[in-house]
Amino acid sequence: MDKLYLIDGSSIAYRAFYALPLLTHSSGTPINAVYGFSLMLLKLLEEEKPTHLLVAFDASAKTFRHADYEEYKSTRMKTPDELSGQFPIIKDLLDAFSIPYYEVENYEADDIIGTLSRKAEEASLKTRIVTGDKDLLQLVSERVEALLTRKGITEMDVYTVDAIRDKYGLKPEQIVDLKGLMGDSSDNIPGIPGVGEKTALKLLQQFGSVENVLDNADSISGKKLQERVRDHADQARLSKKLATIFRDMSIDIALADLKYDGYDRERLAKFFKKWEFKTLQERIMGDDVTERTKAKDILVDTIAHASVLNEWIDSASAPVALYVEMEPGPYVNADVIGFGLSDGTRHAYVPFKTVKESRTFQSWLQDDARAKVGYDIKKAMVALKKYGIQVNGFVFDVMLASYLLNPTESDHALSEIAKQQLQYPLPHDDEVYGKGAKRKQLEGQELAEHLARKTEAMRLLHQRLDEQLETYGMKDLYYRLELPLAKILAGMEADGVKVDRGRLQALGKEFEERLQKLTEEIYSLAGTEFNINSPKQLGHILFDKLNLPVMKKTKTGYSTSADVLEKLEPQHEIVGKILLFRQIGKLQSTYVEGLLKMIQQETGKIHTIFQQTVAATGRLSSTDPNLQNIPIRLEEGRRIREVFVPSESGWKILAADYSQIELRVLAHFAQDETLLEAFRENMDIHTRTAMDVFGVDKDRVTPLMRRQAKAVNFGIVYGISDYGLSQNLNISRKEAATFIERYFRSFPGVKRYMDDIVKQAREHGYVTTLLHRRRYLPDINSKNFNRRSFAERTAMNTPIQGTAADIIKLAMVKLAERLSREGFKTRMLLQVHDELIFEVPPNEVEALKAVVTDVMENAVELSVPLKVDVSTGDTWYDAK
DNA sequence: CCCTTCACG
DNA sequence: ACGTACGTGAAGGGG
Repeated sequence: MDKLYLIDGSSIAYRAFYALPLLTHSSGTPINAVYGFSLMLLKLLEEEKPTHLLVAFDASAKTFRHADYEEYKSTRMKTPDELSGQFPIIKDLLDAFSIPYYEVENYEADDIIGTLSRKAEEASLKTRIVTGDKDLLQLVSERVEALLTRKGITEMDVYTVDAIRDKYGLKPEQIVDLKGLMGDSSDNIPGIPGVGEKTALKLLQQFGSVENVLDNADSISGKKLQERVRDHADQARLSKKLATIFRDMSIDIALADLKYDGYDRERLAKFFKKWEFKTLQERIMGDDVTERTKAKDILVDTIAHASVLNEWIDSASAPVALYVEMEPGPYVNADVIGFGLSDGTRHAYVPFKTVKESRTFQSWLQDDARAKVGYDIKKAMVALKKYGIQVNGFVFDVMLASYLLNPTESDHALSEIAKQQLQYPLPHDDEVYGKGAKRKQLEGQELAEHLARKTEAMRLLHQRLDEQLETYGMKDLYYRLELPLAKILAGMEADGVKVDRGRLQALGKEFEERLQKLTEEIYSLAGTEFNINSPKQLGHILFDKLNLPVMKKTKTGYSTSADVLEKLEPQHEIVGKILLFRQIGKLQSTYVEGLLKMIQQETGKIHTIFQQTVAATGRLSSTDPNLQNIPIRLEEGRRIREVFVPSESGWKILAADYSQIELRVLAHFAQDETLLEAFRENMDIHTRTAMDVFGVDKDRVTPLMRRQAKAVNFGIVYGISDYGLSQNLNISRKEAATFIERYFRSFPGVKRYMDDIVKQAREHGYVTTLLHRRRYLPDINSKNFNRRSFAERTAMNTPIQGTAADIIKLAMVKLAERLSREGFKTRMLLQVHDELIFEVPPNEVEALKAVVTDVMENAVELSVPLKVDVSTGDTWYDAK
């Protein structure tokens, strides 16, 4: 919508001059009116956003009005020198703003404004007049409004037809009649002596105009007043004429000439600098300014004003690349510094301050229909949640795409992806920021340019990586699994898990006492004090001092690992104590102390980070802290789980885990009759394996046989080797080989599958999962036995582990959708590879059990059923 | 910064 | 003969 602003330059200059103290430039030149004028213009541009603009000035002391009335304005004091000297500077200011100004010999600014506003009305253009002079209210109409300075220079009131009626009870065109009757001492317009505002308004209420008042002088109440009106009839007519703005000048200006396209920041800043308007200079050029700099071949604007940002985002072409810059480290509480934006043609850096000021931008962020391309969108979403900002509409995450295309790559730094995919010269963050202690946050121009190149690269990568996902048949996996999952994980990370700090501290105290006692006992048995945590010192004590037999060595010396110590346990009392010290020490340092450090002070919660681009098989991992390896196998450690509690009183913890998901996946892939049957009949799989491997009836399976069968099953999933199995079961390699041979004789389908998958890997160079996740195995044809063997085991393991990961991820996406659709208050808290942990209000427990079981068991359809076990409790420990 | 150890699936 | 179980992350020691 076009809006014309006509500024009464002379009036505003006077206003500014008298409203502000007489500020001077260091040379002594008075500059206050220029300063006030500048303030008014900046505010006007920011708040009103004129599309067309003109400043009108009075041209000279003499005007056509003097021909009618020589005394016009004659009582007015001469313009003070301090002000008149500022007019040329104000015109320089307007030049710096690129705002046109206009003055015409013999006419006043009012007449120019009157003429142009009439033209604008005829062209149906909305007009606002900016002035300090009430006379101009006569120009107000349906399409013309006036902004009248109220106090100071930047506060203005809007006068519409309605506002004028409310205030004076007059139509705008009656303002001249008012002046005709009451006069105007400042312009030396006489009016009718003895008639002031009150009387004039009363007369106009009754008669409507000067002419009518004069014609009906007889009907005026009050003898004296009648007389005055009659005596000064001509003077009243003249006064009205003088007050009437001339709206029909021949002016050689088309409205199109008044189109305003904004100012050149540098030019205006130069002007402000020259006149020492430091704050104004900073306001437009300092850190809160749109500053254009150049990063290599691209230009980047630093947007510091919400209004500029609003326009930018309103006119952006989708999708917009969005990079959220924040402080390093675990990001749940990281401060956001700013945003990099790119829509393909324009690049912008937006300090977070500006983001917070712009509601338009925030609703853009929230709008699912406004497409955004991100890099590590989970991180961005979690970091912004802290500020109550929700981001929707991410249609692509460069990091996630890179991970799917190359899951074995450990580093998905944007610079690396850009370099490999595009040969795009983007410096690595470590290069730009420095590493570790040397790291420093970039600021200003440097940061803006770095982000501009990032967002530029992101947009280019969006195109390219999307094509590759298509080529490899991974679009569904990407758009329907990983991308939606990122948002779900963001929610889980942001929600966090409540921890009972007191309980954890109590456990810590208990462990501390036990460690103290064990330490003393160990020192006493060793006959000396040493660092039990140092494998080197411990090895020295055990193998040199106590002369225990050396079972295994490491690159650096004696091995003191648990499996070695377990074998030595009967030989010396100290060994058992060391094993226990290790066990308790691990609980103390990693779990008690480690977790305490991660509890957020205010909320008592822990917010892990789920790594979605780390595990080569497609699994998630968990860091800061790792909540996927909380102890369970030994009772002492398991008690750590007591400290994980619901975040709302009365709620429960619910755990749902897949039963034997990897072996079920194996049964599906291998199509082995025996295995398929075992799962279809819902048998205890390890017992069943023992029956087949050892050739005995169910009743004859001993606990040892079941334990060994279980180890064989694990071995199968890992890509079995006799050596590995022998180590695990502490048996000879030959015995292990016999187990494996018997297993494959019992499950020939599994044998065939393992041979096939390795063969496939050799032929294609990669293996895939159920949902087409892909892992390359470059070493599969290596001449190096080690590397080749490793690749072969990976070929056997990855489709199984990866498919299990696909399944639970898909279940998470489907679950989140269903819980939200059905209005559950339940929150998904954690994923631990084959199980999901929730906190749930008591009244939802039963319904959740049903929904979770349904969704998890039916996430995909395999040749065997998927089975889920659900349990609940007041803590994670109790949900067993 | 690497190594060893150990927690989980 | 080779010399390893698959996938992770954190802590502590020591150079």
